[in-house]
This record gives sequence, structure tokens and C-alpha cells, in this order.
Amino acid sequence: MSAEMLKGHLDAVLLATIGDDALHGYAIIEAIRARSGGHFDLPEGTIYPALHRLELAGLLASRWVQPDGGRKRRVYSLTDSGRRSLVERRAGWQSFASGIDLVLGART
Amino acid sequence: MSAEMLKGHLDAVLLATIGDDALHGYAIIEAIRARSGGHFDLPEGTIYPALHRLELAGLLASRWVQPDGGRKRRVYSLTDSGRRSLVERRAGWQSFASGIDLVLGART
DNA sequence: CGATTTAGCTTTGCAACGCTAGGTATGCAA
DNA sequence: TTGCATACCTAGCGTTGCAAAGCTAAATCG
Repeated sequence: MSAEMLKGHLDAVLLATIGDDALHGYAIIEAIRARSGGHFDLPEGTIYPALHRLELAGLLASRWVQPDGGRKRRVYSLTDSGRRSLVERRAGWQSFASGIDLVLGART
Repeated sequence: MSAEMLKGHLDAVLLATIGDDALHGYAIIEAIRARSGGHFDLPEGTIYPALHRLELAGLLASRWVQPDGGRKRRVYSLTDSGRRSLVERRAGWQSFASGIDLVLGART
């Protein structure tokens, strides 16, 4: 599932997944898979450009980390602006979802 | 609201709005506005191309109707394939929405 | 009657975005 | 040494919602 449905909601997913942690791209992919109950299994070509986009927009900050044994990772965390945006997007999602629910007559 | 969120869900909205009725484009726009509780106020440039797309895909059928007084309207109704697709899309939406809910930690 | 508003349909072209597909590089186990 | 998992990056494609513009016909109002 999840063909093109994600459009416009990926940013919220990323921001929420990172939350108060500091995660690198690969870990984010796994976290999304886990936390969505297997609903979302997003490819790298989706995640990495999106992270760059969010960093450019000032919602994420990144730094390179060299763990003991293992290769360098780029680790992302929310900026203040990102935290604010997450709150907005959560509300936006709920408003949107209730609108769709009404029209589809689902979850009434 | 609803900047680009609708991407990938418009077809379901249209199919569900038409349902067992036979509606023309303008009426569909108003019906969506009404049934969504004002959440969605979609412009014509969104609706009409989408209707054509769905007709081309065989999910909708259209015919021209000349009402007593008033100008000609193009009236759409679901085909069998469209009805089947609606069922799938409803399920798809619920699956998708519950995935997002899980990740966002909303509506838990 | 003329002017404006509302209903009703169409089309062109843009911008955004998720994804496919390809590539690079590192560490570890068989 | 082969292979796999980890980890990152990017060019380019296809879809899609939307803004903008235009057209026609009915209704409303001065």
C-alpha cells in the first residue's frame, strides 16, 4: 500500500519520528517501519531528499557523528522551528483526516 | 487549510461523494464542501480534470443532461469498476490513516 | 433592456513531491 | 573473498492538485 498517499504528509511523519531524539537517516527508516506497525516501508530515495529539504527549510539540524566502529552517520534533530511545525502539522493532519472521514463515511 | 495534503486521496473523495447518485461537476464541488464540514473547498481546476481522469480510467461514466430550464450539465455516476474501486480506496484510506495516527501519536 | 452575478464546463502549464534506479563506501561474517 | 547489511547521495521521471484564463448560458437587478 501507500502508493502516492503520503504526498504532503511525509514531513509530519519525519518530524514526529525524530521527535526529541537525534536519529540518522537509516535509523529513521527503521523507526518509521516499526512505529507505523509495518504500514510504511519507505525507500531511501524518499527519505534522504526529504531530510535535506527539511534541513534547508530550517526545521531540522544535522551533524556528522563517528560512532566507535561503524561508519559516519548524519544525525538529525528538530530545531525550535521544527518543533513548532510539528505541532501545527499534527493539528493539520487531524483536521484533514476528520474531513476525509466525513466524506468517506468511514470511522463515523 | 489543505495545501497539498489531498494528493492521492482526491479520487476516493470524488467516488465517495458521487456514491449512488448522479451528480454534475458543480454539484460535486458543493457536495464536497458540505459533506466535509467545510474542510474542503476545491477549485474547478482540481475537480474537472480529475473527473475526466476517472472517466478515462473507467471508474466513472458521464452523460449530458438538459434540465428543464438551466443549461446542459455533464452528469457523472459510478461504474461497477468505480464501485469496486471505492471499496478498496476506503480500506486503503483507513489503513493509511491508522498508520499516520500511530506515527504521529495522535488519536491513540 | 443592459449589466452583473451565478452556474457550468474546459484547458494550459506550473510546481511539488515521492519514488525508481543507479551509484559510492564501510564493516562484518561466511 | 565473496556477500550482505549498513549508510549515504542524486538525477530524472510520473503523477497530481491547482492557479489562471477563457467560454457559454441562465438568472437577477438597476
